[in-house]
Amino acid sequence: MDTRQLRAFLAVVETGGISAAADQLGYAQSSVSDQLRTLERDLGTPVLNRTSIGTVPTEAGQRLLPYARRMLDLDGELRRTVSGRRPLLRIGALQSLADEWLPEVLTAFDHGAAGPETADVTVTVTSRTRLMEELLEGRLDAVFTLDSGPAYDGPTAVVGTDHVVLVTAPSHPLASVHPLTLDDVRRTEFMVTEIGCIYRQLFDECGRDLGPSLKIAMITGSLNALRRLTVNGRGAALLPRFSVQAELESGDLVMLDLKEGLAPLTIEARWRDEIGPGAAPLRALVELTQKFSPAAWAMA
Amino acid sequence: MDTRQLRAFLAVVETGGISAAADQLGYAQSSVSDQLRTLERDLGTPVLNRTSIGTVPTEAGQRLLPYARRMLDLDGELRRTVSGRRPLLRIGALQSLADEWLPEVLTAFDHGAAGPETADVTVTVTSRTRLMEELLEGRLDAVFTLDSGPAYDGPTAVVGTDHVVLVTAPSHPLASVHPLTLDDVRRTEFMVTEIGCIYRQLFDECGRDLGPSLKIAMITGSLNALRRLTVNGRGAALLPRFSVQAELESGDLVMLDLKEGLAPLTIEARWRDEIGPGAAPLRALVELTQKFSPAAWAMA
DNA sequence: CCGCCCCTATCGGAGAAGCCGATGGCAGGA
DNA sequence: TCCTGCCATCGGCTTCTCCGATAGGGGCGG
Repeated sequence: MDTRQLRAFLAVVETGGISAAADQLGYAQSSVSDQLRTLERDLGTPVLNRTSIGTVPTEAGQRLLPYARRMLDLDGELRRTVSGRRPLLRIGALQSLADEWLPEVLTAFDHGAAGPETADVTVTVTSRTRLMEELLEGRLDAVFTLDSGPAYDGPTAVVGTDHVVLVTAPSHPLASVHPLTLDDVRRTEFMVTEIGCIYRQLFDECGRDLGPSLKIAMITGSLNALRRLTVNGRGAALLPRFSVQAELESGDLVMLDLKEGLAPLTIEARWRDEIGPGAAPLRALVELTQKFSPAAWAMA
Repeated sequence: MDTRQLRAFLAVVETGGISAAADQLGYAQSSVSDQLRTLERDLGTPVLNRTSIGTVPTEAGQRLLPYARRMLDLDGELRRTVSGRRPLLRIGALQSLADEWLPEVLTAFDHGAAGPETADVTVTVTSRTRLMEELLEGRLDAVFTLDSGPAYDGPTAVVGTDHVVLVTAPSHPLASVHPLTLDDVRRTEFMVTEIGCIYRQLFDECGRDLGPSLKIAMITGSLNALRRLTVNGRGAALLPRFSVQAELESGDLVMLDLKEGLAPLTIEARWRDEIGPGAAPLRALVELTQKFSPAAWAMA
């Protein structure tokens, strides 16, 4: 068993063909073909179904897939550890958390706030669905998301709590209405992100609480666009408080004093519980994050 | 990176020398020397300090050690999974649990009592200290011990509860004393296992509860010896009830009706929380064990 | 229906690596 | 001092690895 063979197998599965994999890896096509033959001889079973238009993993190949990834992961971690470098933590987070909350945590972590444990950290920003996938497949060590998503039967911790706020630019008509009623809100035009986005889900859930069918004026692609449009007075938005903390402090946005129940939020950490040199710093990081709960942070 | 190299490295560390490792692996000494040179070239750093009387891992080698074991573990699990065999669960338990309790659980597990999840199971019997070591080093997937031992920050579940009982042969003088008082017990000569054994710890704890300094008449090497000696009327013993269940039922031993508090016991499961094909059957097995709590079992 | 194209397997050869037995250096103990 | 046990190195043989070239096979358009 050789990491080259596993790398070749992975490349073939990812590119969908032996020739493409050979290109990607810098081998001749025949070499990759040889490597796969060796691998299959070693395992005693074919792992790829070859066709004239490409290759598809067999059932055995699908079973091999996660192990191949794990082995290569382990190989990388091994080299890092043996050479004496700090362990690597692969963190994933939603855009908003990566923008507004993680930087402070990671800076503190880097300055030793989590104790003697240190690590190099990479941050991957993507959707919650993909975050969970990457965590399950072992390409991330920990992810930070909002609320509870689909089942994950690994370690989970609530990092902090926050809540949804209703914000507009100070110049927006709604900003000068006191006191604000639910009817005012229902007449307001909202801006939202696309369906599938976690912030859109938040909006929809709030909409159910605030009454039927809030008016949607505009659909934007990203949270950043949504925030900028709101600052420019183009409408109202329902967002997690921590994601507009900076704008609230600078006065670019105002928080409307709607007393009715706006959904509470939790920031959750999920991580792999693995034994290894990264385990201690990972736990230290998760514990540290809990000191950076947006609630605590907003008070400071 | 090649599993042969890792195997060679492990063998060298375990045997303490390259020549011995070559013997063990069936290679020539020069071949193992070559393999290590290749490994060190690949890793970019020496992993062994060679001396004229043997070999000792360098600091880098010590860091490599757990990874080498993990990689080889993973290699084995990979082959098992790819070839479509059932996953392998490596269970560890104390002698008494392996004798009196695990067999029933594993038989039920094998008969599908834990649902559709099945697995091949190996059972390793050793001391609690070693069980915990092997669990931490990834050579066991789950261990069953009595009470809580040293810290283990992985998943833990209480599998069942039991209690310590005072037993003698029916012919023993104490068996005919009714009612039994603490003074009677303190005058009795006990048989115990060696210091360090979990059953000796139980005895010592009970001794603290029952009063100062119970009389120790004989120290035996194993739980089985202790039990046989007790059956033969050589003295009294304090033991977990489940470990003498069979003798109590057959009448070879009698349980003395001491009303005072004899320490309650818990059987605990600790396991590795890893993602993989063995995870589901492992959880199923742990859940199944909880249905085989000795308390429930004794009632049946 | 035929040729074309893209895919993969196979072949032969050159180079590298693996393995072995033999040899030599080194250190500790009799 | 010699002897013994350890490891590294060397030369050889074998095996593996990789490559370029070639061959086979199935879709697809003409």
